[in-house]
Amino acid sequence: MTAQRRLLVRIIQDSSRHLDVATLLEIARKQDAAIDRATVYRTIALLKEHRLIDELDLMHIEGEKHYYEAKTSRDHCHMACFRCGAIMEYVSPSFDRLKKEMVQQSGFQIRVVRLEVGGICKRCQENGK
Amino acid sequence: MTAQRRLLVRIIQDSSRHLDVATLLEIARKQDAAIDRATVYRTIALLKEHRLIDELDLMHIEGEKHYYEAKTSRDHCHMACFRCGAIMEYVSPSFDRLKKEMVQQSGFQIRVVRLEVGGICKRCQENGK
DNA sequence: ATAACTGCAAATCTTTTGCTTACAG
DNA sequence: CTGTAAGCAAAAGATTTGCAGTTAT
Repeated sequence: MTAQRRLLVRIIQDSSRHLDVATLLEIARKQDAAIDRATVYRTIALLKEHRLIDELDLMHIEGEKHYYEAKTSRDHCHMACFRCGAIMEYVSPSFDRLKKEMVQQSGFQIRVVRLEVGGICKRCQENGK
Repeated sequence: MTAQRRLLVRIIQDSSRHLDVATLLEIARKQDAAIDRATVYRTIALLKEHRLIDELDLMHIEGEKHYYEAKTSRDHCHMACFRCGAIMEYVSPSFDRLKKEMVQQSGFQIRVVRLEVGGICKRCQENGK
């Protein structure tokens, strides 16, 4: 793995936010001004293949771009607030159970799971009254 | 509602497949050759707002485009096979339960839910041996 | 040497927008 | 009349690709 790729991986892993390509590129350029958009895309493709990162759509809350996060030990759901744009994560044993059930009942071999929810977060509901 | 919009709605409702915009346009043009891509997009935006259709990504199995389906009474999950491209639907009480749990625990008001899975379908696993 | 990686620019694909004309309430 | 819808063409946004030069094995 090259230095540029290591840099990109590190940024994704260290970030608490979900990064889109433009943001990832911007951050990376602070440490390596020469890094190119194409390299970012190519690295992401690799990381996806190796299942080191997950790709998110986040209900396309802000254009059609994708967001990325380092794979965690536990799959989780993303809830995107259409009003304030906040992204919340949700982990639950029920989600794990559902996945297991899907595999058992359909024989499908799961490689990626994406559960995304769009709506209005609690705060916005209260503020919007 | 105009005739063109009714036509588009009818096509989406009657289709057993999940339609992308290009396909939807192609089908619509057989009945109204003048219909424009922009009209399709504008109609889809309306139908989404009114929650008459759901937008799917289907793990971007074939480019970045979206797919659409008429909303059914029951939310369901889509499983996309990376090998043969098949899309399978999966309905389960566990899914309903998970949604309810999410609402209760987070106070989030859900407007759209999308559970998509990518992997290898049973048939392809067997054929691929 | 050989194969993989990179930057750059151009191409592609999908979706959105501005503007003018046409239609519906 | 007045507002909404439609067609057209151009723009915008995100991602991919070809190619020539570079680096790593």
